[in-house]
Amino acid sequence: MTTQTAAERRQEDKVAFDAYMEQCPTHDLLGVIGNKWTSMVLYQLTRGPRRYAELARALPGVSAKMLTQTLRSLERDGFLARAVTPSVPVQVEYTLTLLGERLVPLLDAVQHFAEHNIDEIRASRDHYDAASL
Amino acid sequence: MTTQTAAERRQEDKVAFDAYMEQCPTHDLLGVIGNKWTSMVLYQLTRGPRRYAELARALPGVSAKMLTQTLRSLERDGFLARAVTPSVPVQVEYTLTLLGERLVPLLDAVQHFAEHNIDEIRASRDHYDAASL
DNA sequence: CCGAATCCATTTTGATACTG
DNA sequence: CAGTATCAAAATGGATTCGG
Repeated sequence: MTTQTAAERRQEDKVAFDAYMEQCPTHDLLGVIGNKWTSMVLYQLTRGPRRYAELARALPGVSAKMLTQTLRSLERDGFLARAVTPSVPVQVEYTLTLLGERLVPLLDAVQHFAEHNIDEIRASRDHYDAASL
Repeated sequence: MTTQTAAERRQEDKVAFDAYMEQCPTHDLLGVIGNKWTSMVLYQLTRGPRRYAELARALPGVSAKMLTQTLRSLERDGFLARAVTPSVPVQVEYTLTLLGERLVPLLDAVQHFAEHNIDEIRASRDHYDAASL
């Protein structure tokens, strides 16, 4: 055990680093808000509580499956709350929690940066793509 | 053409919304920084220029393919610059551009939020998972 | 040293049909 | 209305091999 090859040591480093990354809060959060529909759903909820069908109408691109999955994930993380009214038919309303409200300014900051720098980014992409002909 | 079914209208809405999302700067940026290795590479570069092998050593979990892919993508977007010194063997150094430097405070904000709220998020997850037994 | 190219596994996303 | 179930497709990530 005291003798290990360089390959073995690298393998151990990799495993250790993977473990570190999985418990890294920043990486965790980026994984959440980086999902395709998360920011869209959150944005809708900043404008007030929404029912399932309202969200589906506001986001015509999302399938029922992905909408449900996104909502469940955000509920699990504590960003929104799900309230069921047992009428017929049932009503389900989604609302931002306090934690969800605290996330909004951060998403605003992302939006602000994006809108102020997208032209430069797109110009860079065009330049890069043009150079590789 | 003046007559269309509800299904046809929904399909058009979906296509239009997809197009809108693809050109949405915020969604674009989230797609970039949400990638698995982007934030890690960027973080390394905030501490100064780094060579390819230095990055690979600092990030033991990344494969050569993904490191190259991440670097190329960030270069294309204009967040970092790639400088080749034609020695033997060649040296390649990656440095943050001004645009890249401007992105750093935003990533710091993400990190700040993540570290201050991760306990609450994890508690919510534990509670959610415990409830679904 | 710094990759490119290829092939394969995993994850994510979506279309469709069905249910209380 | 508010989902679930199933299947298929697409994007992403990674291991391996090879080259200037």
